[in-house]
Amino acid sequence: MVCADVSLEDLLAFHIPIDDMAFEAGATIYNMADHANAVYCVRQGAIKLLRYDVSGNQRIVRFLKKGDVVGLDSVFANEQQHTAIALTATQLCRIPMSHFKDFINKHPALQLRLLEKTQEALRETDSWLSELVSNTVPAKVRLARLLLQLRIGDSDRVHRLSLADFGGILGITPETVSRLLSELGDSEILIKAGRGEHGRNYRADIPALTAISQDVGRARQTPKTY
Amino acid sequence: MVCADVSLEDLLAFHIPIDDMAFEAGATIYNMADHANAVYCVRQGAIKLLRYDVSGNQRIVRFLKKGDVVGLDSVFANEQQHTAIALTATQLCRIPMSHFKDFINKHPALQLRLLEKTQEALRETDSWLSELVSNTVPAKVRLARLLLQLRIGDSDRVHRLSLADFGGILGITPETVSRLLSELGDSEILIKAGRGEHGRNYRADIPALTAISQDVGRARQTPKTY
DNA sequence: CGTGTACTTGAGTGGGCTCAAGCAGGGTGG
DNA sequence: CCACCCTGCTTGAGCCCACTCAAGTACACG
Repeated sequence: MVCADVSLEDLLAFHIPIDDMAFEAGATIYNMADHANAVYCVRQGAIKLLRYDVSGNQRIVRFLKKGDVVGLDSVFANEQQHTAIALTATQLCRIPMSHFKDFINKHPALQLRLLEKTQEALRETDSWLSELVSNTVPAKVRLARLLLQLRIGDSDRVHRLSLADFGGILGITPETVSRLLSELGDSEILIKAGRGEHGRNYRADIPALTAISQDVGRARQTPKTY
Repeated sequence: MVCADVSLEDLLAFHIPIDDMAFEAGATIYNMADHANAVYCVRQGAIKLLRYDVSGNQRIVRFLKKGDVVGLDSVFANEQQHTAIALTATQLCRIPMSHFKDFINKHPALQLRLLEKTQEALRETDSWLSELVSNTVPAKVRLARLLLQLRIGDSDRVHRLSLADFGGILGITPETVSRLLSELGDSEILIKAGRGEHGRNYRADIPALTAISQDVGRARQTPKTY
Protein backbone atom coordinates (compact mmCIF):
# COMPACT_ATOMS: atom_id res chain seq x y z
CA MET A 1 0.00 0.00 0.00
CA VAL A 2 1.16 3.48 -0.78
CA CYS A 3 0.21 6.19 1.67
CA ALA A 4 -2.33 3.80 3.06
CA ASP A 5 -2.86 5.89 6.13
CA VAL A 6 -4.41 8.81 4.29
CA SER A 7 -7.57 8.32 2.27
CA LEU A 8 -7.49 9.61 -1.25
CA GLU A 9 -10.46 11.74 -0.51
CA ASP A 10 -8.82 13.48 2.43
CA LEU A 11 -5.74 14.02 0.41
CA LEU A 12 -7.68 15.81 -2.25
CA ALA A 13 -10.01 17.59 0.09
CA PHE A 14 -7.10 19.16 1.83
CA HIS A 15 -5.74 20.88 -1.22
CA ILE A 16 -8.55 21.51 -3.62
CA PRO A 17 -11.81 23.39 -3.58
CA ILE A 18 -14.45 20.70 -3.57
CA ASP A 19 -18.15 20.73 -4.33
CA ASP A 20 -20.29 18.39 -2.33
CA MET A 21 -23.17 16.85 -4.17
CA ALA A 22 -26.02 14.57 -3.23
CA PHE A 23 -27.93 12.17 -5.46
CA GLU A 24 -30.95 10.07 -4.67
CA ALA A 25 -31.30 6.45 -5.69
CA GLY A 26 -31.71 6.12 -9.42
CA ALA A 27 -30.32 9.54 -10.27
CA THR A 28 -27.88 9.83 -13.16
CA ILE A 29 -24.50 11.33 -12.31
CA TYR A 30 -23.27 11.53 -15.85
CA ASN A 31 -23.89 9.89 -19.19
CA MET A 32 -21.67 7.94 -21.52
CA ALA A 33 -20.01 10.15 -24.15
CA ASP A 34 -20.61 13.26 -22.08
CA HIS A 35 -17.70 15.62 -22.03
CA ALA A 36 -15.77 14.75 -18.89
CA ASN A 37 -15.09 17.81 -16.81
CA ALA A 38 -14.77 16.41 -13.31
CA VAL A 39 -13.72 13.49 -11.14
CA TYR A 40 -15.76 12.35 -8.15
CA CYS A 41 -15.09 10.64 -4.86
CA VAL A 42 -17.79 8.51 -3.29
CA ARG A 43 -18.42 9.64 0.28
CA GLN A 44 -21.49 7.58 0.92
CA GLY A 45 -23.67 5.16 -1.01
CA ALA A 46 -23.17 2.93 -4.05
CA ILE A 47 -22.96 3.64 -7.75
CA LYS A 48 -23.18 1.52 -10.86
CA LEU A 49 -21.25 2.17 -14.04
CA LEU A 50 -22.91 0.84 -17.14
CA ARG A 51 -22.75 0.75 -20.89
CA TYR A 52 -25.44 0.40 -23.44
CA ASP A 53 -25.16 -2.30 -25.99
CA VAL A 54 -25.71 -1.48 -29.67
CA SER A 55 -29.15 -3.04 -29.22
CA GLY A 56 -29.96 -0.84 -26.25
CA ASN A 57 -29.55 -3.38 -23.45
CA GLN A 58 -27.84 -2.05 -20.40
CA ARG A 59 -24.82 -3.88 -19.12
CA ILE A 60 -23.41 -3.08 -15.71
CA VAL A 61 -19.67 -2.96 -15.82
CA ARG A 62 -18.63 -1.99 -12.32
CA PHE A 63 -19.69 -1.07 -8.84
CA LEU A 64 -18.34 1.78 -6.81
CA LYS A 65 -18.66 2.12 -3.06
CA LYS A 66 -17.50 4.52 -0.41
CA GLY A 67 -13.89 5.55 -0.99
CA ASP A 68 -13.83 4.78 -4.70
CA VAL A 69 -13.05 7.32 -7.37
CA VAL A 70 -15.46 7.88 -10.25
CA GLY A 71 -14.51 9.09 -13.67
CA LEU A 72 -10.78 8.48 -13.60
CA ASP A 73 -11.00 7.11 -17.13
CA SER A 74 -11.60 10.56 -18.39
CA VAL A 75 -8.25 11.90 -17.29
CA PHE A 76 -6.85 10.62 -20.57
CA ALA A 77 -9.89 10.11 -22.71
CA ASN A 78 -11.98 13.21 -22.43
CA GLU A 79 -15.28 11.57 -22.99
CA GLN A 80 -16.97 9.60 -20.28
CA GLN A 81 -16.68 5.87 -20.90
CA HIS A 82 -19.80 4.90 -18.97
CA THR A 83 -23.07 6.11 -17.63
CA ALA A 84 -22.98 6.47 -13.85
CA ILE A 85 -26.17 5.98 -11.85
CA ALA A 86 -26.66 6.06 -8.09
CA LEU A 87 -27.94 2.76 -6.67
CA THR A 88 -28.69 4.14 -3.24
CA ALA A 89 -28.81 7.65 -1.85
CA THR A 90 -25.35 8.92 -2.52
CA GLN A 91 -23.03 11.69 -1.51
CA LEU A 92 -20.15 12.67 -3.75
CA CYS A 93 -17.50 15.28 -3.83
CA ARG A 94 -16.79 16.76 -7.21
CA ILE A 95 -13.32 17.80 -8.31
CA PRO A 96 -13.12 19.87 -11.48
CA MET A 97 -10.88 18.20 -14.00
CA SER A 98 -8.50 21.12 -14.40
CA HIS A 99 -7.80 21.25 -10.66
CA PHE A 100 -7.39 17.54 -10.58
CA LYS A 101 -4.81 17.55 -13.35
CA ASP A 102 -2.86 20.35 -11.73
CA PHE A 103 -2.80 18.47 -8.51
CA ILE A 104 -1.61 15.29 -10.13
CA ASN A 105 1.28 17.05 -11.74
CA LYS A 106 2.35 18.62 -8.50
CA HIS A 107 2.13 15.53 -6.35
CA PRO A 108 3.81 12.49 -7.83
CA ALA A 109 2.89 10.37 -4.83
CA LEU A 110 -0.71 10.69 -5.88
CA GLN A 111 0.09 9.20 -9.26
CA LEU A 112 1.15 5.93 -7.77
CA ARG A 113 -1.96 6.01 -5.69
CA LEU A 114 -4.16 6.45 -8.74
CA LEU A 115 -2.31 3.71 -10.54
CA GLU A 116 -3.09 1.43 -7.67
CA LYS A 117 -6.77 2.38 -7.70
CA THR A 118 -7.00 1.73 -11.40
CA GLN A 119 -5.40 -1.66 -11.06
CA GLU A 120 -7.80 -2.48 -8.30
CA ALA A 121 -10.64 -1.70 -10.68
CA LEU A 122 -9.03 -3.83 -13.34
CA ARG A 123 -8.72 -6.73 -10.97
CA GLU A 124 -12.34 -6.44 -9.99
CA THR A 125 -13.47 -6.33 -13.58
CA ASP A 126 -11.42 -9.43 -14.35
CA SER A 127 -13.18 -11.25 -11.56
CA TRP A 128 -16.52 -10.29 -12.97
CA LEU A 129 -15.52 -11.62 -16.35
CA SER A 130 -14.28 -14.92 -15.06
CA GLU A 131 -16.78 -15.59 -12.29
CA LEU A 132 -19.97 -13.71 -12.94
CA VAL A 133 -20.67 -13.65 -16.64
CA SER A 134 -19.45 -17.05 -17.81
CA ASN A 135 -22.45 -18.61 -19.49
CA THR A 136 -20.75 -21.91 -18.95
CA VAL A 137 -21.59 -21.59 -15.27
CA PRO A 138 -25.27 -21.99 -14.35
CA ALA A 139 -27.07 -18.75 -13.58
CA LYS A 140 -27.93 -19.87 -10.06
CA VAL A 141 -24.27 -20.27 -9.14
CA ARG A 142 -23.41 -16.90 -10.61
CA LEU A 143 -26.23 -15.25 -8.73
CA ALA A 144 -24.94 -16.75 -5.50
CA ARG A 145 -21.50 -15.38 -6.23
CA LEU A 146 -22.92 -11.97 -6.92
CA LEU A 147 -24.92 -11.97 -3.71
CA LEU A 148 -21.77 -12.77 -1.78
CA GLN A 149 -20.04 -9.80 -3.35
CA LEU A 150 -22.95 -7.63 -2.30
CA ARG A 151 -22.51 -8.60 1.30
CA ILE A 152 -22.56 -5.67 3.69
CA GLY A 153 -19.39 -5.79 5.74
CA ASP A 154 -19.13 -9.05 7.65
CA SER A 155 -22.78 -9.20 8.51
CA ASP A 156 -25.36 -11.64 7.13
CA ARG A 157 -26.96 -8.82 5.15
CA VAL A 158 -26.61 -8.37 1.41
CA HIS A 159 -27.76 -5.45 -0.73
CA ARG A 160 -31.02 -6.11 -2.52
CA LEU A 161 -30.77 -4.60 -5.98
CA SER A 162 -33.58 -4.42 -8.47
CA LEU A 163 -34.16 -7.48 -10.64
CA ALA A 164 -33.06 -5.48 -13.65
CA ASP A 165 -29.77 -4.62 -11.95
CA PHE A 166 -29.06 -8.20 -10.95
CA GLY A 167 -29.81 -9.18 -14.52
CA GLY A 168 -27.71 -6.38 -15.96
CA ILE A 169 -24.70 -7.65 -14.09
CA LEU A 170 -25.13 -11.34 -14.79
CA GLY A 171 -26.36 -10.96 -18.32
CA ILE A 172 -29.70 -12.66 -17.69
CA THR A 173 -33.29 -11.41 -17.78
CA PRO A 174 -35.18 -10.05 -14.78
CA GLU A 175 -37.67 -12.91 -15.06
CA THR A 176 -34.94 -15.48 -14.61
CA VAL A 177 -33.53 -13.55 -11.68
CA SER A 178 -36.93 -13.51 -10.06
CA ARG A 179 -37.31 -17.27 -10.43
CA LEU A 180 -33.89 -17.94 -8.99
CA LEU A 181 -34.39 -15.57 -6.09
CA SER A 182 -37.70 -17.08 -5.11
CA GLU A 183 -36.04 -20.47 -5.30
CA LEU A 184 -33.46 -19.24 -2.80
CA GLY A 185 -36.28 -17.83 -0.75
CA ASP A 186 -38.05 -21.19 -0.65
CA SER A 187 -34.93 -22.82 0.77
CA GLU A 188 -34.79 -19.99 3.32
CA ILE A 189 -31.32 -19.09 2.15
CA LEU A 190 -32.51 -15.59 1.41
CA ILE A 191 -35.02 -13.66 3.47
CA LYS A 192 -36.32 -10.25 2.53
CA ALA A 193 -35.36 -7.87 5.31
CA GLY A 194 -36.92 -4.43 5.15
CA ARG A 195 -34.90 -1.39 4.30
CA GLY A 196 -31.90 -0.97 6.55
CA GLU A 197 -29.62 2.00 6.66
CA HIS A 198 -28.03 0.91 3.38
CA GLY A 199 -31.27 0.67 1.47
CA ARG A 200 -33.30 -2.52 1.27
CA ASN A 201 -31.49 -5.75 1.82
CA TYR A 202 -31.71 -9.49 2.36
CA ARG A 203 -30.74 -11.51 5.36
CA ALA A 204 -28.74 -14.36 3.89
CA ASP A 205 -27.50 -17.77 4.93
CA ILE A 206 -23.89 -17.08 4.02
CA PRO A 207 -22.57 -20.65 4.33
CA ALA A 208 -25.37 -21.96 2.13
CA LEU A 209 -24.72 -19.26 -0.47
CA THR A 210 -21.03 -20.06 -0.40
CA ALA A 211 -21.78 -23.71 -1.02
CA ILE A 212 -23.95 -22.87 -4.03
CA SER A 213 -21.39 -20.41 -5.36
CA GLN A 214 -18.79 -23.15 -5.55
CA ASP A 215 -21.12 -25.66 -7.06
CA VAL A 216 -19.76 -26.92 -10.31
CA GLY A 217 -23.02 -28.38 -11.54
CA ARG A 218 -21.56 -31.01 -13.77
CA ALA A 219 -18.46 -29.52 -15.33
CA ARG A 220 -17.52 -30.58 -18.84
CA GLN A 221 -16.49 -34.21 -19.08
CA THR A 222 -12.80 -33.36 -19.28
CA PRO A 223 -10.77 -35.63 -17.00
CA LYS A 224 -8.31 -32.76 -16.66
CA THR A 225 -4.97 -34.52 -16.50
CA TYR A 226 -2.47 -32.45 -14.55
CA MET B 1 -1.02 11.09 -25.00
CA VAL B 2 1.92 11.46 -22.70
CA CYS B 3 5.37 11.06 -24.22
CA ALA B 4 3.66 9.50 -27.18
CA ASP B 5 6.73 9.82 -29.30
CA VAL B 6 8.77 7.34 -27.28
CA SER B 7 7.56 3.78 -26.84
CA LEU B 8 7.45 2.48 -23.33
CA GLU B 9 9.71 -0.31 -24.32
CA ASP B 10 12.44 1.98 -25.61
CA LEU B 11 12.18 4.06 -22.52
CA LEU B 12 12.83 1.08 -20.34
CA ALA B 13 15.37 -0.53 -22.60
CA PHE B 14 17.48 2.54 -22.46
CA HIS B 15 17.91 2.53 -18.72
CA ILE B 16 17.60 -0.99 -17.50
CA PRO B 17 19.36 -4.28 -18.06
CA ILE B 18 16.90 -6.35 -19.99
CA ASP B 19 16.62 -10.04 -20.71
CA ASP B 20 15.23 -11.01 -24.05
CA MET B 21 13.10 -14.10 -24.09
CA ALA B 22 11.36 -16.09 -26.79
CA PHE B 23 8.27 -18.29 -26.44
CA GLU B 24 6.66 -20.50 -29.00
CA ALA B 25 2.91 -20.65 -29.56
CA GLY B 26 1.19 -22.30 -26.64
CA ALA B 27 4.02 -21.78 -24.16
CA THR B 28 3.18 -20.59 -20.67
CA ILE B 29 4.87 -17.38 -19.59
CA TYR B 30 3.69 -17.50 -16.02
CA ASN B 31 0.90 -19.02 -13.98
CA MET B 32 -1.79 -17.50 -11.84
CA ALA B 33 -0.75 -17.19 -8.19
CA ASP B 34 2.92 -17.46 -9.08
CA HIS B 35 5.13 -15.09 -7.21
CA ALA B 36 5.51 -12.08 -9.47
CA ASN B 37 9.14 -11.15 -9.91
CA ALA B 38 9.17 -9.44 -13.27
CA VAL B 39 7.32 -7.29 -15.77
CA TYR B 40 7.42 -7.99 -19.50
CA CYS B 41 7.09 -5.98 -22.67
CA VAL B 42 5.73 -7.60 -25.78
CA ARG B 43 8.13 -7.10 -28.68
CA GLN B 44 6.50 -9.43 -31.12
CA GLY B 45 3.52 -11.76 -31.13
CA ALA B 46 0.31 -12.04 -29.14
CA ILE B 47 -0.46 -13.23 -25.63
CA LYS B 48 -3.62 -14.24 -23.81
CA LEU B 49 -4.24 -13.66 -20.13
CA LEU B 50 -6.65 -16.10 -18.60
CA ARG B 51 -8.16 -17.25 -15.38
CA TYR B 52 -9.49 -20.58 -14.34
CA ASP B 53 -12.95 -20.83 -13.03
CA VAL B 54 -13.61 -22.73 -9.81
CA SER B 55 -14.86 -25.53 -12.03
CA GLY B 56 -11.71 -25.54 -14.11
CA ASN B 57 -12.98 -23.84 -17.25
CA GLN B 58 -10.58 -21.38 -18.73
CA ARG B 59 -11.74 -17.87 -19.32
CA ILE B 60 -9.71 -15.49 -21.41
CA VAL B 61 -9.65 -12.09 -19.86
CA ARG B 62 -7.42 -10.02 -22.09
CA PHE B 63 -5.22 -9.91 -25.15
CA LEU B 64 -1.83 -8.36 -25.36
CA LYS B 65 -0.08 -7.40 -28.55
CA LYS B 66 3.15 -5.76 -29.53
CA GLY B 67 3.88 -2.77 -27.32
CA ASP B 68 1.74 -3.88 -24.39
CA VAL B 69 3.04 -4.47 -20.91
CA VAL B 70 2.46 -7.80 -19.18
CA GLY B 71 2.28 -8.27 -15.44
CA LEU B 72 1.73 -4.71 -14.32
CA ASP B 73 -0.88 -5.95 -11.87
CA SER B 74 1.83 -7.44 -9.80
CA VAL B 75 3.49 -4.14 -9.02
CA PHE B 76 1.04 -3.81 -6.14
CA ALA B 77 -0.24 -7.28 -5.61
CA ASN B 78 2.74 -9.57 -5.56
CA GLU B 79 1.02 -12.61 -6.89
CA GLN B 80 0.22 -12.94 -10.55
CA GLN B 81 -3.45 -12.36 -11.22
CA HIS B 82 -3.62 -14.43 -14.40
CA THR B 83 -1.99 -17.15 -16.34
CA ALA B 84 -0.20 -15.81 -19.42
CA ILE B 85 0.13 -17.98 -22.51
CA ALA B 86 1.64 -17.15 -25.88
CA LEU B 87 -0.85 -17.35 -28.74
CA THR B 88 1.74 -17.05 -31.47
CA ALA B 89 5.51 -17.19 -31.48
CA THR B 90 6.40 -14.40 -29.13
CA GLN B 91 9.35 -12.31 -28.15
CA LEU B 92 9.40 -10.56 -24.80
CA CYS B 93 11.77 -8.50 -22.81
CA ARG B 94 11.85 -9.23 -19.14
CA ILE B 95 12.38 -6.55 -16.52
CA PRO B 96 13.09 -7.76 -13.00
CA MET B 97 10.58 -6.33 -10.57
CA SER B 98 13.13 -4.67 -8.33
CA HIS B 99 14.66 -2.74 -11.21
CA PHE B 100 11.26 -1.80 -12.45
CA LYS B 101 10.23 -0.38 -9.10
CA ASP B 102 13.43 1.60 -8.78
CA PHE B 103 12.91 3.02 -12.18
CA ILE B 104 9.33 4.02 -11.47
CA ASN B 105 10.38 5.90 -8.40
CA LYS B 106 13.05 7.80 -10.22
CA HIS B 107 11.00 8.76 -13.23
CA PRO B 108 7.62 10.25 -12.40
CA ALA B 109 6.79 10.74 -16.07
CA LEU B 110 6.70 6.99 -16.40
CA GLN B 111 4.06 6.76 -13.73
CA LEU B 112 1.58 8.73 -15.76
CA ARG B 113 2.42 6.56 -18.69
CA LEU B 114 1.69 3.41 -16.74
CA LEU B 115 -1.52 4.88 -15.47
CA GLU B 116 -2.54 5.49 -19.02
CA LYS B 117 -1.66 1.94 -20.04
CA THR B 118 -3.66 0.52 -17.18
CA GLN B 119 -6.68 2.60 -18.06
CA GLU B 120 -6.38 1.46 -21.62
CA ALA B 121 -6.57 -2.11 -20.36
CA LEU B 122 -9.54 -1.24 -18.22
CA ARG B 123 -11.32 0.29 -21.16
CA GLU B 124 -10.68 -2.75 -23.27
CA THR B 125 -11.95 -5.08 -20.58
CA ASP B 126 -15.10 -3.02 -20.24
CA SER B 127 -15.71 -3.38 -23.95
CA TRP B 128 -15.35 -7.11 -23.67
CA LEU B 129 -17.86 -7.18 -20.89
CA SER B 130 -20.43 -5.11 -22.68
CA GLU B 131 -19.98 -6.31 -26.23
CA LEU B 132 -18.48 -9.76 -26.25
CA VAL B 133 -19.87 -11.74 -23.35
CA SER B 134 -23.48 -10.53 -23.14
CA ASN B 135 -25.53 -13.67 -23.44
CA THR B 136 -28.39 -11.41 -24.43
CA VAL B 137 -26.64 -10.91 -27.76
CA PRO B 138 -26.64 -13.92 -30.10
CA ALA B 139 -23.33 -15.77 -30.29
CA LYS B 140 -22.98 -15.13 -34.01
CA VAL B 141 -23.01 -11.38 -33.52
CA ARG B 142 -20.49 -11.60 -30.72
CA LEU B 143 -18.22 -13.78 -32.82
CA ALA B 144 -18.35 -11.23 -35.60
CA ARG B 145 -17.38 -8.50 -33.15
CA LEU B 146 -14.51 -10.56 -31.88
CA LEU B 147 -13.24 -11.27 -35.38
CA LEU B 148 -13.24 -7.56 -36.11
CA GLN B 149 -11.12 -6.96 -33.03
CA LEU B 150 -8.69 -9.59 -34.27
CA ARG B 151 -8.18 -7.75 -37.52
CA ILE B 152 -4.55 -7.39 -38.51
CA GLY B 153 -3.88 -3.73 -39.06
CA ASP B 154 -6.13 -2.32 -41.75
CA SER B 155 -5.94 -5.37 -43.96
CA ASP B 156 -8.71 -7.87 -44.64
CA ARG B 157 -6.90 -10.47 -42.56
CA VAL B 158 -7.93 -11.54 -39.09
CA HIS B 159 -6.09 -13.80 -36.68
CA ARG B 160 -7.37 -17.35 -36.65
CA LEU B 161 -7.33 -18.55 -33.06
CA SER B 162 -8.12 -22.07 -31.95
CA LEU B 163 -11.77 -22.91 -31.43
CA ALA B 164 -11.10 -23.27 -27.73
CA ASP B 165 -9.67 -19.76 -27.61
CA PHE B 166 -12.59 -18.22 -29.48
CA GLY B 167 -14.86 -20.04 -27.08
CA GLY B 168 -12.85 -19.03 -24.04
CA ILE B 169 -13.32 -15.41 -24.92
CA LEU B 170 -16.98 -15.50 -25.84
CA GLY B 171 -18.00 -17.96 -23.17
CA ILE B 172 -19.31 -20.57 -25.60
CA THR B 173 -18.19 -24.09 -26.48
CA PRO B 174 -15.76 -24.95 -29.26
CA GLU B 175 -18.49 -26.92 -31.02
CA THR B 176 -20.70 -23.87 -31.27
CA VAL B 177 -17.78 -21.81 -32.51
CA SER B 178 -17.09 -24.38 -35.19
CA ARG B 179 -20.69 -24.30 -36.38
CA LEU B 180 -20.77 -20.52 -36.51
CA LEU B 181 -17.45 -20.29 -38.32
CA SER B 182 -18.45 -22.77 -40.97
CA GLU B 183 -21.66 -20.81 -41.38
CA LEU B 184 -19.56 -17.72 -42.06
CA GLY B 185 -17.43 -19.81 -44.39
CA ASP B 186 -20.50 -20.90 -46.37
CA SER B 187 -21.48 -17.28 -46.95
CA GLU B 188 -17.88 -16.66 -48.04
CA ILE B 189 -17.51 -14.00 -45.38
CA LEU B 190 -14.57 -15.88 -43.97
CA ILE B 191 -11.98 -17.76 -45.99
CA LYS B 192 -9.21 -19.80 -44.48
CA ALA B 193 -5.92 -18.31 -45.59
CA GLY B 194 -2.82 -20.31 -44.81
CA ARG B 195 -0.35 -19.21 -42.19
CA GLY B 196 0.88 -15.70 -42.83
CA GLU B 197 3.65 -13.98 -40.99
CA HIS B 198 1.39 -13.51 -37.97
CA GLY B 199 0.42 -17.16 -37.69
CA ARG B 200 -2.58 -18.62 -39.46
CA ASN B 201 -5.36 -16.28 -40.37
CA TYR B 202 -8.59 -15.74 -42.28
CA ARG B 203 -9.28 -13.47 -45.17
CA ALA B 204 -12.47 -11.72 -44.17
CA ASP B 205 -15.21 -9.70 -45.80
CA ILE B 206 -14.95 -6.81 -43.38
CA PRO B 207 -18.12 -4.94 -44.43
CA ALA B 208 -20.18 -8.11 -44.11
CA LEU B 209 -18.70 -8.84 -40.68
CA THR B 210 -19.41 -5.30 -39.61
CA ALA B 211 -23.01 -5.66 -40.68
CA ILE B 212 -23.42 -8.86 -38.67
CA SER B 213 -21.69 -7.35 -35.66
CA GLN B 214 -24.28 -4.61 -35.48
CA ASP B 215 -27.18 -6.92 -36.00
CA VAL B 216 -29.61 -6.61 -33.18
CA GLY B 217 -31.43 -9.82 -33.89
CA ARG B 218 -34.75 -8.91 -32.38
CA ALA B 219 -33.98 -6.85 -29.31
CA ARG B 220 -36.35 -7.11 -26.39
CA GLN B 221 -39.81 -5.70 -27.12
CA THR B 222 -39.19 -2.49 -25.20
CA PRO B 223 -40.49 0.49 -27.15
CA LYS B 224 -37.80 2.50 -25.42
CA THR B 225 -39.48 5.84 -24.90
CA TYR B 226 -36.91 8.57 -24.73
C1' DC C 1 3.14 -43.34 -42.92
C1' DG C 2 1.08 -43.64 -38.56
C1' DT C 3 -0.61 -41.05 -34.52
C1' DG C 4 -2.32 -37.49 -31.99
C1' DT C 5 -4.55 -33.16 -31.77
C1' DA C 6 -7.71 -30.03 -33.70
C1' DC C 7 -11.72 -29.54 -36.02
C1' DT C 8 -16.39 -31.03 -37.97
C1' DT C 9 -20.94 -32.74 -37.85
C1' DG C 10 -25.08 -34.95 -35.95
C1' DA C 11 -28.97 -35.99 -32.63
C1' DG C 12 -31.06 -34.94 -28.56
C1' DT C 13 -31.65 -32.18 -24.31
C1' DG C 14 -32.34 -28.31 -21.44
C1' DG C 15 -31.64 -23.72 -19.40
C1' DG C 16 -32.83 -19.38 -20.02
C1' DC C 17 -35.58 -16.27 -23.15
C1' DT C 18 -40.01 -14.31 -24.88
C1' DC C 19 -44.39 -12.90 -24.41
C1' DA C 20 -48.28 -12.28 -21.57
C1' DA C 21 -51.11 -11.93 -17.67
C1' DG C 22 -51.68 -11.35 -12.83
C1' DC C 23 -50.19 -9.39 -8.28
C1' DA C 24 -48.10 -6.48 -4.65
C1' DG C 25 -46.84 -2.02 -2.73
C1' DG C 26 -46.45 2.78 -2.30
C1' DG C 27 -47.37 7.24 -3.75
C1' DT C 28 -50.97 10.81 -5.10
C1' DG C 29 -55.18 13.08 -5.28
C1' DG C 30 -59.92 13.21 -4.33
C1' DC D 1 -59.30 6.91 4.16
C1' DC D 2 -59.96 4.76 -0.05
C1' DA D 3 -59.63 4.41 -5.22
C1' DC D 4 -56.35 4.98 -8.46
C1' DC D 5 -52.34 4.28 -10.96
C1' DC D 6 -47.65 3.17 -11.90
C1' DT D 7 -43.73 0.69 -11.40
C1' DG D 8 -41.54 -3.48 -9.92
C1' DC D 9 -42.11 -8.13 -9.09
C1' DT D 10 -44.12 -12.89 -9.84
C1' DT D 11 -45.64 -16.82 -12.43
C1' DG D 12 -46.86 -19.63 -16.45
C1' DA D 13 -46.44 -21.83 -21.23
C1' DG D 14 -43.87 -22.58 -25.15
C1' DC D 15 -39.81 -22.11 -27.83
C1' DC D 16 -35.10 -21.84 -29.39
C1' DC D 17 -30.27 -21.32 -29.00
C1' DA D 18 -26.40 -23.27 -27.36
C1' DC D 19 -24.81 -27.36 -24.66
C1' DT D 20 -23.68 -32.38 -24.18
C1' DC D 21 -22.18 -36.49 -25.79
C1' DA D 22 -20.48 -39.10 -29.49
C1' DA D 23 -18.51 -40.43 -33.73
C1' DG D 24 -16.15 -39.23 -37.70
C1' DT D 25 -12.68 -36.44 -40.60
C1' DA D 26 -8.70 -33.26 -41.68
C1' DC D 27 -4.37 -31.99 -40.73
C1' DA D 28 0.22 -31.25 -38.58
C1' DC D 29 4.19 -33.46 -36.90
C1' DG D 30 7.20 -36.98 -35.83
